[in-house]
Amino acid sequence: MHAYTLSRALPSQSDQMSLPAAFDGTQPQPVSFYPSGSEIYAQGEKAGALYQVEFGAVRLYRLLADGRRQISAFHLAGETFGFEADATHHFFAEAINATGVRAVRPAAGADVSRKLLPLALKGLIRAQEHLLVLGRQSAIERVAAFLLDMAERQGGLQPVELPMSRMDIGDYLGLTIETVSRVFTKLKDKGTIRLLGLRNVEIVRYDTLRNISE
Amino acid sequence: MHAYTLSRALPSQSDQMSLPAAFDGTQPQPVSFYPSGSEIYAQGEKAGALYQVEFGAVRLYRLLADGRRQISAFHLAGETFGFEADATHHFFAEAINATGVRAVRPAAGADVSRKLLPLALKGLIRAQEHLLVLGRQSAIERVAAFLLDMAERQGGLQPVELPMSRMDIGDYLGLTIETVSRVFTKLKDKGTIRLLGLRNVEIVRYDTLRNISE
DNA sequence: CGGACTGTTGAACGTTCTCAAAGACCGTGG
DNA sequence: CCACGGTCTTTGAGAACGTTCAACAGTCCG
Repeated sequence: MHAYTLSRALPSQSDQMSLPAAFDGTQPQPVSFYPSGSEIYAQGEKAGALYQVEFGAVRLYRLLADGRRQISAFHLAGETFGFEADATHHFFAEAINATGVRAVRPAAGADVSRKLLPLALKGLIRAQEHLLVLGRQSAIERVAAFLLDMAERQGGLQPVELPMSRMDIGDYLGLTIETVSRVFTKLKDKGTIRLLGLRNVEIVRYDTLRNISE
Repeated sequence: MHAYTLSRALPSQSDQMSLPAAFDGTQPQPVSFYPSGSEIYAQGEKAGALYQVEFGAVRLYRLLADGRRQISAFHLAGETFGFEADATHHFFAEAINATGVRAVRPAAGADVSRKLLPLALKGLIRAQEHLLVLGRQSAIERVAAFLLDMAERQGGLQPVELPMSRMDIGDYLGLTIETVSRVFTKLKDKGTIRLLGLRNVEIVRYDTLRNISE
């Protein structure tokens, strides 16, 4: 059981960068920089914009009253987050590392739903698949599924980079940091993965990992 | 650990019923009847239509290779399900009881995304909130949250009707039927709820239940 | 080089699962 | 209407998995 103190850092804007906007019919926005651990938005805040990760990584999470945390999703470079069912944010969003985020504010009158729907549906499928992991899989199955997911999202490049801490992984997989650490060690000892650094993993045997994650 | 055999029943159509269609720009469809336990669609099938529950209840779920099941959502009368990110169903849908379902097939060229987006977003929020339950809550907290959710979806009317079996509840909450049963008994013994029948629960103390579910 | 934070490892505990058996409920047919 | 059979639910006892608590090790930055 653990509690979190939320640090709020005002993002700095760097108009230097000008990557293409995600949506047609949107007003171009500069990239905001968020230092490691800083809050992008909080639960209960007024929503309105979407956010596209330019570099770095973001965690979305909810808290229980006693401080237990569930990370519902990580978002890496290129991914979009921040859609809500109503005008309020239902989750916290924080930068995991030094992160650049571009706000995507739909132009008034633009048909945003046509662009937004595929993203929302993809998020829905992803969340529902994660339900299966949290509801029905063992610790080692969860970690294996997580590693495969991270590898896939990085295009299968080795080594796989884990931008987040063990605590983030635990709070995403519904495990404690100790259990996550033990499973990593076990997979390492079995020769399934190699730990190149705390946040760099080489997957030696993909098939073994796939079998573990079912 | 348990496996499921899927029974496929051809739905019978009753054109008698003609409740209003959910969406503008859709072709009106008759209500299809699905007997208890019958399959509405299967994982891997080609998707295309949406479904609105007219009466009865539906479960959406995924299976692991060894038969473990995770129900990602229940859908009661009036609710809509069946949206997918691509042209394929990623889940199974089954009638829990005798259930009437109306297919909602968008007319060609209709702007379905504008109508669909709110539903998808609501489903996303619901799934992500369920992640918190599965990832971070104890058995009694899960059951309490489930009962409150069912009560709310039925307008707070007493007694709360549970259309599904203990196994369905377990597979939704990531618990075994034995644990679900034990928690029900515990809540009954504490006087928080009253079990009027196997599938009828009276919530005696809402506040206690809310405190339990955090 | 030092200090704080993050991660790893160990031992004991607790919650939930598994296996087993008895009890309650329901639909069917007599 | 009641008896029967099958299914679902409840209850119990023991085992397993993951957590908790604690100490140590490693890593990152100053």
